Amino acid sequence: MSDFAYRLIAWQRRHGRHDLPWQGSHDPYRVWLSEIMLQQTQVDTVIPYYLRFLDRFPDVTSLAGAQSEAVMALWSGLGYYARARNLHRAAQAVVQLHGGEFPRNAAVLAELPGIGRSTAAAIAAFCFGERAAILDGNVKRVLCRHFGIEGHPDQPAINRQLWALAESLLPAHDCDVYPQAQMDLGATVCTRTRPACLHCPVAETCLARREGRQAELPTPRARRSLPQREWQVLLVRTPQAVLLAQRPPIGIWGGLLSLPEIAPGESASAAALRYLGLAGAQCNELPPLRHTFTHFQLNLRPWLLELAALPKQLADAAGLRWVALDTLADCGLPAPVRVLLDGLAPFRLR
DNA sequence: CATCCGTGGTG
DNA sequence: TCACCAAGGAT
Repeated sequence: MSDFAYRLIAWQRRHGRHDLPWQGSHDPYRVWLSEIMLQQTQVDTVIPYYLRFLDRFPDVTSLAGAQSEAVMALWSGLGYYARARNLHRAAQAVVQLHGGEFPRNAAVLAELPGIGRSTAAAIAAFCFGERAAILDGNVKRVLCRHFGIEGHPDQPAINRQLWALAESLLPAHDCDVYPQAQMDLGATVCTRTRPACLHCPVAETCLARREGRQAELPTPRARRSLPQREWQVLLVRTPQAVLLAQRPPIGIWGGLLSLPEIAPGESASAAALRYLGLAGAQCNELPPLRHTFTHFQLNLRPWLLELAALPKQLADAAGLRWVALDTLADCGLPAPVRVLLDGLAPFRLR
């Protein structure tokens, strides 16, 4: 009934983005990989990761057969590591349950791990022309402004309203262009701050613009102060290697390699005794690093223990592993751990 | 349904 | 320095 979608589609053809690395292909593997990487992550951040990943794993079969650690290493630094674990599992499901071919509709795509309603719709629309609604951050912002929707988009009632609205606005044709049009409009015109309303194809009917409320919509979420967490770690190294610990598969940094933790209330030397069987080890405190997550703030306090050579034995029960310094680039490490290891001065014995 | 899950850009 | 949040999904 409204020509909202067709205005966006016409705008997309002339002014949208057409040169992103994952565009120009209807290969569902490439589209899927880009959609997962782009979840909660901006285009400029994703591009180098996407190219590296595609180079290493060019198709779903190669990804399905990969080692989990290789997948995590390529994801290292992107965040939300459950995406990488689900990506790997989904690739294996595509090979084992679907004969190596991606399902060709959104409903079945959404059964794969890591693919929710919006991502399934995007893949189905881009690759197979399905008439399916997406609802990502861009679409939410555009709809809230254009239709003057009050309340934070993450509130369940608002979210339901937005999905219904998104469905009702779907075009009858060019279903593969429309999702891209929405994303491009949100990313380049209807931006969070200072939207370029003069270039907007639906400015005439936009409620927020008519009332000058672009800065008020969508309603910002209520802010709350971030909890603080202390995290002490042991940085044990020899001239050639550093001691890393595999993190459990679930929870923060799940599946990544990290540093052995010093338990709350435990001293660094006590941790060295526990992990390495070394009594009276001399540990030196390094400058703390602050790392901010969405939901808490981490105060990382590393303790350095330098050894001349690898100890004879090592308690391996906790998933501990010596990793050569020159192979750290191939490891899946949390961002602050990589910062810490990259910043270490060259080893020298005192 | 509320909470958890990363990182980097931006003002 | 700091608040805010981006191509969301799983539990």
